[in-house]
Amino acid sequence: MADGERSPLLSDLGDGALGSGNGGVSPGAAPYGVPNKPQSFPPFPSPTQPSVLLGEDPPPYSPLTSPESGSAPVISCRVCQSLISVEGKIHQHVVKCGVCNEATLLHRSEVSPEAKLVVFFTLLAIQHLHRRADGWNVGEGSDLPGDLRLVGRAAAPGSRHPGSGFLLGLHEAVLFPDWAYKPAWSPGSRQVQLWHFLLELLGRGEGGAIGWGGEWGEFVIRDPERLARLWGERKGKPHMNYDKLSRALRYYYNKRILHKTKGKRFTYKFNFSKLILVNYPGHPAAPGHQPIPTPRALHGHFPFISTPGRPGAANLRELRESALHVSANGWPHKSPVGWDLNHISRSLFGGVKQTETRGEERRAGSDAQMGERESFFQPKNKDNNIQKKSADAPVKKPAKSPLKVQNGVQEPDSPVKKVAKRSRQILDSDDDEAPPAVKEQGATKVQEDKAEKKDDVFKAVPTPLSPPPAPATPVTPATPATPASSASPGTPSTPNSISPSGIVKRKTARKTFPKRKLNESMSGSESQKDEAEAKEAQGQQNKRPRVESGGSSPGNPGEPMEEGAKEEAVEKAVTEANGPDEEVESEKKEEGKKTRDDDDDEEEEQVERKGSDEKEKKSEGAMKKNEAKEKTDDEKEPAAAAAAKEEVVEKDTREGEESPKSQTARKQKEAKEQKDKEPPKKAPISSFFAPRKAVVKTEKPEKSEGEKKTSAERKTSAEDSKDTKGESGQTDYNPARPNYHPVDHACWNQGQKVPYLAVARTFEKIEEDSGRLRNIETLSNLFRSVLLLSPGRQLDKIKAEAQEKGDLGLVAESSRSNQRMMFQPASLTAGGVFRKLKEIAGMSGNSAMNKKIDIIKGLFVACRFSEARYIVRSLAGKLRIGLAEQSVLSALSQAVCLTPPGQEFPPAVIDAGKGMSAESRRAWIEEKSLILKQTYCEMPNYDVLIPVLLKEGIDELPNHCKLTPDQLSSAAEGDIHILESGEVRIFSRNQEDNTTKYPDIISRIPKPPLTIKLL
DNA sequence: ACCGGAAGTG
DNA sequence: CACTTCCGGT
Repeated sequence: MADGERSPLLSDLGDGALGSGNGGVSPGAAPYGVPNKPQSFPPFPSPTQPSVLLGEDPPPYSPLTSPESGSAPVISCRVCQSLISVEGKIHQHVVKCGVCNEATLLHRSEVSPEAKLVVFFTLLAIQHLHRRADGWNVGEGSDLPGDLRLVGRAAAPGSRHPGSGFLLGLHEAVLFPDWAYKPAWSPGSRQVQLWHFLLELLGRGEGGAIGWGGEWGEFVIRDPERLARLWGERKGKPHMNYDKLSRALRYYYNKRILHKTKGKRFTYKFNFSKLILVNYPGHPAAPGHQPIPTPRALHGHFPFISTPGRPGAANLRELRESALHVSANGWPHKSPVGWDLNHISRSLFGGVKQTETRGEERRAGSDAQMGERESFFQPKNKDNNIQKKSADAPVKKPAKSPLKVQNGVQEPDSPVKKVAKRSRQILDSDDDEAPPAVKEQGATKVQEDKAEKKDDVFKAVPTPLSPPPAPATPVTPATPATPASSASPGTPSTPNSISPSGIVKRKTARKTFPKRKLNESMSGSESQKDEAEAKEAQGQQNKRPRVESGGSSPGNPGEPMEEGAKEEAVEKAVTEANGPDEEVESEKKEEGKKTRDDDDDEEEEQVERKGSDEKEKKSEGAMKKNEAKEKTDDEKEPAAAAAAKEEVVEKDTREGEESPKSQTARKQKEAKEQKDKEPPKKAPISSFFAPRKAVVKTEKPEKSEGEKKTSAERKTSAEDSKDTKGESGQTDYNPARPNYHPVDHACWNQGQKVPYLAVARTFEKIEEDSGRLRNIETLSNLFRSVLLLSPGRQLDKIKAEAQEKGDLGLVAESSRSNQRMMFQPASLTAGGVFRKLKEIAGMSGNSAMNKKIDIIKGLFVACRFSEARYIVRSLAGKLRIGLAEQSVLSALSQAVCLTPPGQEFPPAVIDAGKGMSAESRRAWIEEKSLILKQTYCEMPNYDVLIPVLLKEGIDELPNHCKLTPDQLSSAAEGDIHILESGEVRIFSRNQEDNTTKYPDIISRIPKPPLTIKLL
């Protein structure tokens, strides 16, 4: 079978081209003269995996029969070679041969031919990039999946098999197994996929119809009609034409398999990293490991080029490892949203890692990996930044060639579209990074122009970034450059071609950046100082360099990217995550546009721009201010962050001059601070910010101070302060404080939306404290604030959030209500988060996963502090804050009791239980909460419950929320346990003790010990 | 050209 | 699902 074919071919290769095999590239040696880590270059002859060796190539159990099928339905017996169907057994490690009863390993079959092909092509691409003068081989010893072989300049194209030569544009040809070219797909197997077909043609050097372009993975359709014809033939679609084919190609955009090369007609570009990840099912599961749940589950980004060391083999190995990883700890959990977190984590943590950092969820362990990924992504981010910049500044230069950039920017009209595009861009960026060298100079320039602004904006934007993770990836800058440069020769004509200059630029950029990063990571004061110094050194133009660096970071592993990413992230977050919430809109409104409604979930680009511009201005203004006032301050990052920092510094060092506002604010804040800190706050704060982080210093002072300030500002100047709504102040929010005042102690103003951070903070508090009663109190405090400050239907959202189940569906239609707030912080609001979550939950279809990821990304990116943690948990369906439904109900009822809903704003009743004694108060609350709980049992739907609760009051609840038999069945499902003692307990499905809620049931329970399944 | 929505197909 | 078909829009 295939073996027969393959074997000869392979052996040929091995003998001939591969003869040198490993020898071609000495394992330890750095092929490019680049000092790389030995590890990156895996020892070729891997003792542990002899199966990889050439000779063994046709492993008995490798996917045979149908190379074209995704997962081989059949394998041949290791012993007797007879075919064994593995249908439905792919998760097994072995299958038993029906003929000889021998067991045959199944593992390798997990790697589909397509996957191999993709791997192969990826390697080619890598080779293309990293090619050396003398070429190098990835031979038998390499970590290729068994029968894969990559040979540098092997036999001439078409030597043995017509289609076995792969022209890279230079003189090198590569041979690979025939299955890669499978001309016709077996009947029963899956249909050919377009990208595969294209690859096939490309590999074959299909005369004229299609050919590789200059850039990495880029190809040009030279004869669209012919290509269409061929495709149509293959697919049995006689009416195929380029229009349709191109539509199919366009569908690949969302999958990130392809991109359009802008400006070049009929030119597209493969994203091999995506391809590989999507199609590489994973490493043969280690014994004991469960196979990846979803065969095609590996979305994510694989840092091919990020590795400083040897490209091919090392990367491949990495890839495998990563794949393995996934399969190994692949979380089987399915989130309520209907997808498993693997996807998210992979795509998100790769690209949005910064978010995580920011979110303070960083773990030491993941850092290393992250770092790599980060570097990988850097280039992309850049792109994004660029894009954004261009977007931000509607004005000028169209990004020269940034493919995607333009995509995103182009259409200013339909809001929806824009959003989609945007998200896509972002995503793309992640993916695109793969071709690291690709950055355009034009783009860089643009960046330069706008980078500054962006920076400002970015900083101005609310979220003070937590110090970036250690420069895990700032590794050897030289490495990337080398490959890139080498690669460039192949792509001279293309405008986008990886110009060496681009690389250079990056390099420089890096230089600048590292400092920054370091600084950031360093403790606040120190970092600030450093930064200041750096800036000073650079003079006022420092911005420029900075920009440049930021823009041209591809080569550099992490920093620029991070920055860029952050910026981008922030922006995106702001726009995307919040946009829907109208936060951005609110800004707009400020300017006079009042027509906007919540309908505009999808913010318009204009809005975005506007917002960003505004921010920019603001930030700039702030910056200037700072500079003028204090030199120390100037060093800081521009914008809001700067402001925050400034304050910090001031506080720390001196009480300098500040803007009147800030002064007052600060003072008040200080006063407040003291107050707050005295009892419980201080300790908590530290814990909040860095509950599990290593880097606390910077964050703490910065954030806390900044926040405080802002909050103070807010409070003092309350309504009037539209501009800087101190989002950072929210970090301060402490719903657990004693004597919580729902208005004064809230972190948002009346009429504003509930910032998600408040929710997150509440969760945080609750998580910190194990005391149930205290937790209930805390949660109820949040509710009270919501009740008073943010009428509408936000409460249920929060409530739903608080639910252990995290059932997003509960929130349902709730988010569509009044959104009349004028000024909102550009940060996540509870409503916004919920809307997003809901969106995710309700999403389905073609590119649903991608869209979901987009959304999550947006969310994450906008996350501040602990927000990310809870968003993740919400996604996962488990908040794990030690607060279950019952407690939520208690808190809700308590909140409603203490702070009756439906009051005018200056609320008359803030604490209805004020006069009561602690005892009676508690009894009273408990009584009420029982009502709620009981009602909830009958009507476990917050969408129904909450409105009634708000409207009619808790006492009326039972009268308005009747249960129907239908509901009963679903609502009250549970177990009744009768203990031997005769005690009866009733448990809900969640194993919560609902005993008290069913006195009637209990009274009817007979004696015998048993467990009855209730309806 | 190119984009992307909507609906249909096997 | 992975397109195919059609199409309105830029």
